[in-house]
Parts: sequence; C-alpha cells; structure tokens
Amino acid sequence: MTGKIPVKQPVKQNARERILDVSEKLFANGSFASVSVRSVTAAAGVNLSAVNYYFGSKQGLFQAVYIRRATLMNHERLRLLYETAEKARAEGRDVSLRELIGAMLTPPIFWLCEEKPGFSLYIRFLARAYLEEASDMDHVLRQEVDVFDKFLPYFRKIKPGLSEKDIYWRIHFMMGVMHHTINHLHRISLLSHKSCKSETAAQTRDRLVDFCCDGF
Amino acid sequence: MTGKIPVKQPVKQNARERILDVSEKLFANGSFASVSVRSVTAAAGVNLSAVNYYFGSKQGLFQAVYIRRATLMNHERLRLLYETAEKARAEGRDVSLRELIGAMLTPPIFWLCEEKPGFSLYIRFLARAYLEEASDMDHVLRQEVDVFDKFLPYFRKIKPGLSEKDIYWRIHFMMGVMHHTINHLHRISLLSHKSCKSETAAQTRDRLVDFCCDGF
DNA sequence: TACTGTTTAAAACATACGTTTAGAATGACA
DNA sequence: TGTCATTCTAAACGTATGTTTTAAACAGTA
Repeated sequence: MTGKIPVKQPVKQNARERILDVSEKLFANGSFASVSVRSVTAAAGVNLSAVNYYFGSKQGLFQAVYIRRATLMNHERLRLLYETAEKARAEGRDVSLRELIGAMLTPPIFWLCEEKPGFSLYIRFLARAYLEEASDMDHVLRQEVDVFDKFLPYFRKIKPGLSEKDIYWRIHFMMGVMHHTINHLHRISLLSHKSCKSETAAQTRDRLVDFCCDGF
Repeated sequence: MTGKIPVKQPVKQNARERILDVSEKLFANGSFASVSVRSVTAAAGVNLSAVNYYFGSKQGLFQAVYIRRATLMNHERLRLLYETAEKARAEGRDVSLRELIGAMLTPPIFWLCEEKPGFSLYIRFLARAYLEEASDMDHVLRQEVDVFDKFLPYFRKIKPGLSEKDIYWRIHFMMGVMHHTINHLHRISLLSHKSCKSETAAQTRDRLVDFCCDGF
C-alpha cells in the first residue's frame, strides 16, 4: 500500500539457480523421462528456452543438478573420515568401525532429514539418478568409488580377516541400505502399519549405522 | 524345403503373453515414462493397438506385468517359511534367524540369477516399480507387507528383546540391501575395480543373508 | 548516447507420444 | 455354408515433447 518501497525482487535469485532448485525437486520425485522441460520452466517461472540456454539440453540440466552438490557431499564424507582418524590418533587408538561407517552415512542421512535445507531433495535425486541409464551415470559413480577407496585402508586395518573383495561387497550392501532408506522412508510407516512414526535424523542414522556395523 | 511340414507357428505364443514378456524386459531397464508403447509393440512384433486392446492402457500393461509374477514370488516365500518351520518343529528346535531371512531373500535372488529363466527380469522390474509413483504401487507393497506380517511372529520369538518397531525397521533395511543388490549388481565390479567377478546365485544369496543376519 | 554481450521472450518446428476408430482377418460352431 | 465373437491391422487424432529460431529487453561501458 505504501507503493514506494523498492522491492528489488528479493526472492528471485539467479534464473539458472532457480531452474536447478526446481529440477532437483522434480527429478527427485519422478524419472528423467517423466519430468518435462516445460514443467521445470513453468515451476521455476522462467521461459521455456532457458533450460537449453543455460544447460544446452535436458540431459545437461540433469547432470548439472547432480554436479552441483555431489562434490560437496563427498568432501564432507572425507572431512568426517579425516577428522575422526585424527581424533583417534590423538587418543592413541584405531578408528572404530562405527566411526568409519558413520562418516560414510552421516552426510546423506543428515541432509535427507533437512539438517541442511534443500539438500534432502538432492539425496532423493541422487538415489534415483543411479537408475537412469539415459544420464550416463558411470562417471558419477566413479567419484563415489574414489571416496570409498580412501576408506578402504581403514576397513582393512579394522577387519584384517576380510579380503578386499569382501569389503567391497559389504560397502555395496551398505549403500543399498542407505539408498533404500532414502527412497522409501515414507514406506516404513506402511510396512509397520503406522506404528513407526518418523524419527529424527540422528535416530535414523543410528539405526542405519547399527545395522551396517553388525552386517560388517 | 520340404514345404509340407505343418509348422504351426511354434515360437509365437499368445500375443498377450509376448507383450508381457517384452514389457517386463523393457520396464526392467527403463522407467515407465521412458518406455514407449510403440517400442513394446515393435519388439513384441504386434500391432500398436494391441497394448490398448489387451490391457486398456499403458498403465494397465505395467500393472499386468507386476501382477503376473508377484503372487507367485510371495507364495514361494511363504512356502519356504512354512517348510522351514515344519522342519525345525520336527527337529524340536526353533527356526533360526538365518532360515527366516533366507526364506525372504532366496526367491528374488535365485530368480535374479536365472535359476528360473525369465524371472530375473521381473526382479529388476519390481525394484524399479517401487520408484514409479505413476503406477500407484501402494497396493503392490501391501501384498508384500501381508507376507512380512506372517514372518513377524518368528522374528519375535528369535529376538524377544526387539520391539515390533525395531523389527520393522530391520526388515525395511533388509529389503533395501536386496533391492540395491538387484538393481546394481553389475556395479559391484566397478566399485571393486573389476576384482569382484560375478558369483553364483547361491554365493550372492549367502553374502546377502550373512550381511542381513548380522545386521539383525 | 551508442555499442556490446548477456539474458529473457514468444513463436514455431519437427517429432514422438498414448489412444481411438473403423474395418479386415480369423477361427469356432451352427 | 453362414454367423458371430474374437483377434489383428492400418490409419488417423489430438496432444505433448525437446529443441531451434528470431528478436526484444537489459545491463554495463566508453
């Protein structure tokens, strides 16, 4: 009503960034093919051609959504790993299995449960992206593999009885538990006939880490 | 060249069945939206309108693919459960955790590894179907939930210390390991830098059961 | 102001999609 | 044989898709 305050469009960030945010959300809930460029641009409030302008193609957009956060998550994993290793060293002991697995699982689970706003969508997006062959996701996995390789020596030290092959299989299984938990978190209530109410991020993480620790 | 033997179209089963087979394969490798009716009918060698003729719609086809095998798999799970329970009773002991989990995981894993030809595709299809919201898969899960409820008393007896909630969470995690293993079996070689060659169905099942047993 | 590169806008393009329709072929049975 | 329901075929319909094109609006700079 004052009619004079220079609003300066406070919400409207970069159009490019807005497209990424919206795509992240839509791709988290639907497959690559089921999300149309038009639905993205409409939800982002930009022109249809903006996607091709900024990302070249729909495919380019999909990969851009991935790239924006992947490196950050894997850095966070390594940060936790080295922080934990340093602490253990200071205390003159080995890193525990629990700490190792926690370092792998905490970033995605915490992000999922909205400790970092907006990132939870990325986690769901990521789990879905694994199934999209159209998006050429092998180099995506490669980045995760590199991170896991950094974890490997610690696992070997804790579990000298296991072969490298055994360890890889178990890491594989761990990722399975995690991705499934992320993708189907809402289904635990269906499975349990509504008796399992939603829990906090830390509780979920602990359940997950417990299960994976024992599995290892 | 004899030109007289009545060939009787030996390969060409029901067109309906052929469509289901082809759809199973295509939906196993791609999302609902990414698989076109035309690609299905072309691969099945039938007319375009056959899908709508037999199944009403693309959606109807998708659900038909699911229904064709779902009941069979869950029956097989229950059969293993009761068979195992009977054997244990005869031996005057409780069912072991290993047997319980084996009964849940053996049918899908064995089918995956082609012990029953053709069914492996269904397993991959199933894991993917969980992600398709378009296909209204809640009543699908409901059927699995009913099966798991049959398992619940046995779990409670073995693990009296666990709450019902704990058990549901662990079943949830188990399904996660299984689905991930099914969907990304080929990726274990990438993860392990090719050191993990493919194993037999029994070996894979054993690894999986081991991991889940310890997690429980 | 005039020039420049960047960003947004509207429209059109060519293709692919799921579905429908009208009719031909088929096979079983009278 | 003729009749009838079932199965298959070809063509078309209307719509939605990813992408391209052309030009206008904008912001910074000399």
